[in-house]
Amino acid sequence: MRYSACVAGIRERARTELTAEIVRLARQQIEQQGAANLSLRAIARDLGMVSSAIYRYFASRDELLTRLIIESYDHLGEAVESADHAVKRRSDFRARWRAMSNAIRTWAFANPAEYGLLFGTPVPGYAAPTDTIGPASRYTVVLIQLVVDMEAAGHRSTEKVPASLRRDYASFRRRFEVPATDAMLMNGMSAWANVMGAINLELFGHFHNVVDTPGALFDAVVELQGARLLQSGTSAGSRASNPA
Amino acid sequence: MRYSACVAGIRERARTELTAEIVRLARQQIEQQGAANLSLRAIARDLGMVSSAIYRYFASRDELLTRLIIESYDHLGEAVESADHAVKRRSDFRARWRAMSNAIRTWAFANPAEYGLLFGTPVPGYAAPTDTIGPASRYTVVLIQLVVDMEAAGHRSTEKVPASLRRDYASFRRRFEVPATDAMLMNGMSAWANVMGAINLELFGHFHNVVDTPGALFDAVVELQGARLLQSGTSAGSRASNPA
DNA sequence: TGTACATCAGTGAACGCGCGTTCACTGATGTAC
DNA sequence: TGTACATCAGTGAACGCGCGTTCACTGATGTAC
Repeated sequence: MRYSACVAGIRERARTELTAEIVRLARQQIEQQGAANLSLRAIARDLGMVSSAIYRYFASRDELLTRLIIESYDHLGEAVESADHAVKRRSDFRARWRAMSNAIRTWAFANPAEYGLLFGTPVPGYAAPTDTIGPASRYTVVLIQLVVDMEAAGHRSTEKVPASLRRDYASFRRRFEVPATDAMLMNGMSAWANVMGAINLELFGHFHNVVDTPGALFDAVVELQGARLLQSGTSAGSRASNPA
Repeated sequence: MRYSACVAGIRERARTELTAEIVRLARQQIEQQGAANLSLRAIARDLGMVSSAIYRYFASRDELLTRLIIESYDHLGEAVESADHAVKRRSDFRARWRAMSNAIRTWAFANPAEYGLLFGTPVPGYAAPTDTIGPASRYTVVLIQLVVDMEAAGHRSTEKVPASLRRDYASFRRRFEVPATDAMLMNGMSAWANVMGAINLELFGHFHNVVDTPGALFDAVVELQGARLLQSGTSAGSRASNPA
C-alpha cells in the first residue's frame, strides 16, 4: 500500500486524468453552446463512453457545473494575481490598477463562456453551493489589496459615504481584516463596478453601433477610473499624482 | 370592408389578443426558468392549445425571442424616459442622473429575467436581427441627452481622451447628431458602464458576502458618479455644483 | 509467489421526460356577388 | 337577404431529436493472506 500511494496507483491516476478530461470537454462545450446547454450525454459521446459512465466521476450535472465555476474563478483569480505581481514598483498604483483591470478583460475575452458562467445570467435551476464563495472572492482580494496599499501609502479618499453603508463597511473590514476607510472602500467598489460593467457591455455586444474599437474605450475607462482612484486627496507627498 | 376595418374585425382582434397573451406567457416563463429554456410547447400548454398552433402567430422560437427582446428594450426605454421627464428642473443634472440610474435599476429588479435577456449572457444559438438595434438604443438616448444638455449649459469635461477613440467619437457624433465633446462622451460612457456594472453585480449575486444592503451601495455609486459627472470643470456659473 | 476476495470503471438497456417544426385536416369566420 | 367561395385558427399525429438519472451486469485492477 505504501507502494501504491507513492506511484499513486494506476487506477487512481487514470481516474484523475479522466476527471480532468471531462472538465476540459465540459468547458469546451459551454464555450460553444452556453452553460445552459451543458450536456453530460454529449460529454460521454465525445469521450467515447456510455452516458452513464460519467456518473463514476460526477454525481450529477450540478456537481460538474460547480466544478467548472470553481475552476473558472480560480483561473480568473490566478490571472489577476499574476498581472498584479508582475508590476515591480508596488507603489505604482496606477500601473497596478491598469494591470489588474486588463487582466480581467483579457481573461474574459479569452474565455467568454466561462466569464458568462461567472458573471452573466445565472444558470436556471442551479444554486451555487458555498464552496464557490472562496474562489469567487479571489480576484476581488487583489483589488482590495490595491486599495489597502494605497491607503497605507497615504492616499485618503474624501468621498462622502452614506450612513446606510457604514455598518456594511464596518463588518466588511472586520470579516476580511481590511484596514481601509469607508471612503476608500467605496471608491474601490465603484471602480470595480465600472470595470465589470465595461467588460459586460463590450463582451455581450452592447458597444455595437456605439463605438468601433471597444478595446480603446475600455482602456480609456480604465485610465479615467485610475486617475479618479489616485486623484482622491493624498496626505503624503505628491508622489502618486504623476500623470501617465 | 370599410365596416370591418372600423371595428377591426373580430378575427383580427382575437389575433392581436392571443399574440399578446403568448408574449405575456413567454415573459412569465423566462422569468421563472431563464430565456435559454423558453419553450413554445409549454406556452401552448398554458394556453390550452396544441403546440403547433403557436406557429399561426410566430414563425419560430427565434421570432418570439426577438419580440421579447424588442419589447423589453422598449419597456426599459420607457421607464428611463419617464423617470427623466419627471424631473421638472431640467437643469438639475444631478437629479436627472439619479432618476435615470435608479430607473434602470428598478426596472432590472422588477424584471430580472428580462434584464438578463438584454444584458446577461446571450442566448446560445440566437442571433439578434437588426430590428433590435433601434429599441436597444432607446434608454441610452436619455443618457446621451443628459450629457448634451450639460454641455449646452456650460459643463466641460477636462478628461483626456485617447487618440484611438477620437475617430469613434467623431462618427458617433455624426451618426446620432450628438453635439458633445469627446471628453463629455467619454465621461458619460464611463458613467453608463459604472451603473450597468453595479446593477449586474448586484442582480447576479456578486454582492453576497460583500455588502448586506446592496441598494445602498448602488445609491452611493450613483452619487459618486453623479458628482464626478458634474465636477468636471464648468465654464458657466457655479449653478451646477450645489451638493445634495 | 499464488490464490481468494473486494473494489471499481465502464456497459447497455431502460424510465420518463422534454423539445421545435411540419403537414394534411376540419370547421368556423369573413367576403363577394 | 342568400349563396358560393376563400381565408384562416386550431387539431392531431408524426418526425427526429435531445436530455438526466438509475440499475443490474461484466470484467479488469488491486489487496490481503
